[in-house]
Amino acid sequence: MISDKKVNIINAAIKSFSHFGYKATTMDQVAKIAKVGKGTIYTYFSTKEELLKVIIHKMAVEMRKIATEAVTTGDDFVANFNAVLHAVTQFQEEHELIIKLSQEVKEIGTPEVIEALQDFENEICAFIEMKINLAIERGELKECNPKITAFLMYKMYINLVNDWKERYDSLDKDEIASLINLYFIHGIGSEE
Amino acid sequence: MISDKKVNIINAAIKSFSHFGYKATTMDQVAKIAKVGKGTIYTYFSTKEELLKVIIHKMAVEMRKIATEAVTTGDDFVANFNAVLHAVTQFQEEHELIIKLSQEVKEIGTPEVIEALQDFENEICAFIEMKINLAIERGELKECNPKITAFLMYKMYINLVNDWKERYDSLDKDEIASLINLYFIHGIGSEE
DNA sequence: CAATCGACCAAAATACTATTTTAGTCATAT
DNA sequence: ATATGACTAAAATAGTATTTTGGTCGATTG
Repeated sequence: MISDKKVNIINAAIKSFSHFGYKATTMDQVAKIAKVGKGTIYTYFSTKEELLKVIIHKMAVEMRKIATEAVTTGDDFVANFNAVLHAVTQFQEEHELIIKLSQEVKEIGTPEVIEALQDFENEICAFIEMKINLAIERGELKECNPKITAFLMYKMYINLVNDWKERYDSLDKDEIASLINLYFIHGIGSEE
Repeated sequence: MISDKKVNIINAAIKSFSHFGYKATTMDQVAKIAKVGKGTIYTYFSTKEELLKVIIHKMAVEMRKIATEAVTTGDDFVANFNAVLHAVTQFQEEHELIIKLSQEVKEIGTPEVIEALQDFENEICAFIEMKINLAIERGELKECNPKITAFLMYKMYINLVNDWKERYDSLDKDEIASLINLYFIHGIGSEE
């Protein structure tokens, strides 16, 4: 059974990281929000960095869970791909933390945060890669390098969610899903 | 006729920016490489930033020229798309400057460089957008939002050239061209 | 006299120091 | 046995002195 205090600490840290970023969050702050003594945090997490990594990892696990649940056995890759995209784009709060941390990386380049987000990317890409491999075996996708494909899918998602909105208006969830579907699965070459 | 000295200054600046980056390049340095007095630079360019912008703009113009020349009238979008990609990926020296400046943005975020690279991206994307529009009119591409499509094509290229190599081995020019062709034009959904 | 130059200057960047903040510890309290 | 918060060493920040550098302009030259 997971300690009540540990859960409080994690939630407090998520709240503070999302709000102020990693660097600007102090352990005193986290202790205060979690309503525990600062020392207590260190009985569960050895460093501030570990606290961040645990949170990011939990987030990746949860995304994987959400994605896995969105998959309908029997449906093909494309249908499931859209279902997963739709499910994943729902989780606004999870996204807030990731977006805040991404901003921090861009603005001040905190090394611990760079590493944590890299881990997150790797976990997500590994999951996509696995699904792509299965789909290729089943003949639902063309032969292609699964690692590169997973990487580009993830990046296209990020490009659409984070980078496009900096230039023009931000796109809504369904638009993003349908764009990835158009470009990635079907391609824009006219069929003959 | 363009002054000899102006050309020297531009070439000196390209060399120094590529080698040391924008911030670490001093105007004394540029003057020395160009073998002109520092004051002379200011008869051609009002500020260091303008010097950078002129160089970046020239580069965008040259890329557009290269791309335009690679296009064979009569060939369809896909064939020309590959020809352009191939031609563009040849220009190693031009790329070195852009890559160095991109690194500088990631590492120290020099505002003038952020802006200059943004301008470059906009010019390149505007060109791609125009070509996409033509191709859609001719029925060589499916209906799609040309601005988003151009943006994503450019980004995928950057993802492959810059970001992939940070994680794994860097890809060679032909690989990159064929990957973009695969994902973008054909898609990886299995044809039925 | 038109173009070039480089010593010069104000402003910005950097190095250095003093001060404050904070991650992490540990003796004490519950 | 656990939790705590005062404590400390190290890191971050603020403040200051020094150096560097973008940009000017009067002197120079062809």
